[in-house]
Parts: sequence; structure tokens; C-alpha cells
Amino acid sequence: MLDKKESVEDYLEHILMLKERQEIVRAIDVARLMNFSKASVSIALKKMKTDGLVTVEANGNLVLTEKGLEIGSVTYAKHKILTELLEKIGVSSEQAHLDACRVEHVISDETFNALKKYSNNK
Amino acid sequence: MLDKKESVEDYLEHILMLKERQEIVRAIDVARLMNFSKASVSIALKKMKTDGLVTVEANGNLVLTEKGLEIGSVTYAKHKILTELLEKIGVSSEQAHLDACRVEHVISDETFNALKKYSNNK
DNA sequence: CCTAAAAGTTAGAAACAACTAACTTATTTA
DNA sequence: TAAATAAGTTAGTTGTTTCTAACTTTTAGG
Repeated sequence: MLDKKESVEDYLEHILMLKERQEIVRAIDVARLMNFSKASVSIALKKMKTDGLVTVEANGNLVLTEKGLEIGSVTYAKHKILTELLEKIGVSSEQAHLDACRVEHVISDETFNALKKYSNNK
Repeated sequence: MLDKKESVEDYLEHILMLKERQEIVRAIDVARLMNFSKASVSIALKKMKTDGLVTVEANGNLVLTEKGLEIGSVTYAKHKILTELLEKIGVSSEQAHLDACRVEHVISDETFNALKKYSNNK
């Protein structure tokens, strides 16, 4: 019943978040941001490398592949729109963020598009 | 990372759905509705009995305890509101239903209340 | 340059929730 | 009522993702 999808999306998204504020993003940065052990991140990255979602440069810098970027950026976009919408209807910033973190993994493209459209029409 | 919460909520919610259309709800009905094996339902019910969420009558009828009813009805209420809202913004009925099924388990009370309020104010 | 700290990996374990297969118990129906 | 069908349980397995502990590798400071 449970997806592996969710976990991968989360990793990719957090890598992108880190990329917004630093050029070099290493496994340890991901571990700290997500509050996971280095071991968990290492294992997850191994799988994501195998699946062609990420590559690692000589200095440890994580680079998303086209595929990884696609998944990660869609997830991140969902996150932003959801947070925004929740805040608009009165949810506190922190809670909106937390809920968006979970909801972003389970909404369909159809719902995402509808939300995007709604968000634009204010 | 994944909650057991989600699974329990789902079972309780589906029992309630069945209660809306039939008086006697047995394990087999839950299994059919949720598309799970009898074994999975049996194990889940065992735990839910232990946790004081459900009781089973002599004829196999499942009865939610106060606690079970509380959790199940809140989940079901979330489901209904989410489905309604998604449909309102143009998501197809089927997809709205599917997404609600997943989102309902991960939104906070704060978000739920905000959505309820928003839903009432049209 | 060499040692100490930081980063990364591997091995092994624990939860959790689903599954199949095989079994028991209960209910129908001929 | 006996046989067949339906319902429920148990045992054992799988897959996923996290953890800790111990190890190796890399990086930096003195």
C-alpha cells in the first residue's frame, strides 16, 4: 500500500531546497535538513543513483539528473502552491508548511493543475 | 517515516462507509471494499480490538467503540470536505475521491478546520 | 605531513503493512 | 444432516525505510 515514491520525492525536493541557498549540496546537508542519519541518506542516494535520479561529483556535490530534476521540481512546486493556499485560508505558516510536506506526495497531477489554476485566478 | 495511523484511519473510515448502507458489517465486507486480503483485515482488526477501537459481535458484525467512532468519523468528514472542495475547483469526481482518500490522513486539525470554515463561507 | 574531525559506507536490526497458503470455524443448501 | 461454500485465523514471507554501530575515506589544521 505504501509508496516508495514518497521517500524519493522527499529527498529530491530537499536537495533542491538546499540548492537554492548553496552551490554544493552533499549527503550530510541532506541528512541535517531532513533529520535523518547519514546511513539512511547514504542508502537512499545509492538507490537514487541506480535509478538515474542523481549523480555525485568528485567533491560530493549532488547533482540531479533530468529525471531527478523533473520529479523534484514538480514536488517542490506542489509544496509551494499548497503552502500558499493553506496560508491564504488561515492556516499558520508553520502548519501550512508541515501539511504541504505531506500532502504534496499524494495529490494527483489533475488536482495539482486544478490547484494551480485556482491559485492564479486568486 | 510512515504512520500506522494512516492504516487504522482507513479501516475505521471504510467500516463507517459500509455502515451507511448495511447494518451488519463484517471483516469480509471490509476486505472487499478495500481490496485487501482477508488475512490483512483479520490482522488489522485484531490490533484494533486490542487498541479498543472496534468490537466484534457474535455474528461477526463490527462495531466501532467511542474512540473508534471518533477517529473514523473525523477521517470520513475530512474525506467528504476534501472531495467536495476538489470537485468545486474542477477536479473530476473520481480523482477528487482518490486524492481525498490519501490527503485525509495527512492534514492537521488546523488545516481541517480552516478548510471546513472556507467550505462554509462558500 | 600527520593527526583529528568530518563525511560517507556497510552490516545488521526493527517497524510496519501488505501478501499467499493452509488451516479452522461457521453457515447454507440440497 | 452432510457436503459445499463462505468467513475468519494463523504462520511465514516480502518490501520499504528508517535506525545504530562500526568501519573507511576524505578533508583540514597545526
